[in-house]
Amino acid sequence: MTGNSRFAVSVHVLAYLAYKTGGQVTSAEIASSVSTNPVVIRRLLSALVKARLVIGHKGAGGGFGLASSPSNITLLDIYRAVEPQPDHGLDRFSPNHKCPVGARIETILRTAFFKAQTSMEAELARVSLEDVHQQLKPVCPGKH
Amino acid sequence: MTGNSRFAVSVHVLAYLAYKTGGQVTSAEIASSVSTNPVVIRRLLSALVKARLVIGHKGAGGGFGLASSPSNITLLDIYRAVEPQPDHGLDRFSPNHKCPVGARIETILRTAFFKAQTSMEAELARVSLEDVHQQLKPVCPGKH
DNA sequence: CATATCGTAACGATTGTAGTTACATAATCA
DNA sequence: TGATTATGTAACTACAATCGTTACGATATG
Repeated sequence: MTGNSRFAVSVHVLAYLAYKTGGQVTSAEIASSVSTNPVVIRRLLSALVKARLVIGHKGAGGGFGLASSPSNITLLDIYRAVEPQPDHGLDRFSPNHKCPVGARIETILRTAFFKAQTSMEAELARVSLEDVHQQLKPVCPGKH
Repeated sequence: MTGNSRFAVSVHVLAYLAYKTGGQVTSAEIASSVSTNPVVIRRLLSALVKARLVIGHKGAGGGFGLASSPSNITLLDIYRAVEPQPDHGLDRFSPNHKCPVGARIETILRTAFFKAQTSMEAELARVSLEDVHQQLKPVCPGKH
């Protein structure tokens, strides 16, 4: 399985929480919107709680809610909360250091990948959860 | 297995070809520099040939060489030649369209991912194989 | 024709993801 | 207090992708 859907699903989850402001939202309700199993949602929410983007409450009447205003949460915050460190294949890559090219290429690649990654993350940081929420609104005047 | 090392290895391969200008270079020789199996290298080279970055010759005395000058090849060219279309998990993602959030989130995500991807690719396009070659040189005055 | 080399199919081992079941833990409320 | 509701997380399975490897046909050279 290459690539995962954790980031996409997490944005969906947070967008849902932004959409359903006020009360607690259960993992089952979110799972229904995402079309998946509640455990999958709770696993992601576990990471989002650790990253302080979400607050969870156990027990009857429990559920989840945003930890801060949607305008204070960016896609980059979500990305970093749920995506493993991007390695671009570099940790699976151990060239022959006896070869001049093999000895140097790793550092060169690391630098190039870092710049590309940074550029991508800057773009994610430009979009807030509030932006996503706004794009959701026009077409969804009603409630779920 | 998440992520692949195709791009990293491919840059190494092309850097090696840039380094060994002149004659034909065999997949076995490249594999030795990368520390892998010649078939793995030939599989990548197959994609690089299709993308017109490399020219291959069969038979005795055969091998591979760059199809154009290193300054005419960017990391983005290599990236596009060997990486599958990035989906960011979106094709594994089919939310509940009966939910207002589920109905709209896909388009929103697609737009955001496209911008992030474009930004990353622009950064890759800024680096040429000649740049990589230059970074290789100072430390490697000798031959392999 | 003998040799060197590519091109590619096929297979297995490894790994990560997602879905599912199960159950302990914790909070609410009658 | 005890029933109920919900989270937290471990464990297991199914599945897909990558990589290394073997094998072998096709092709070019001399």
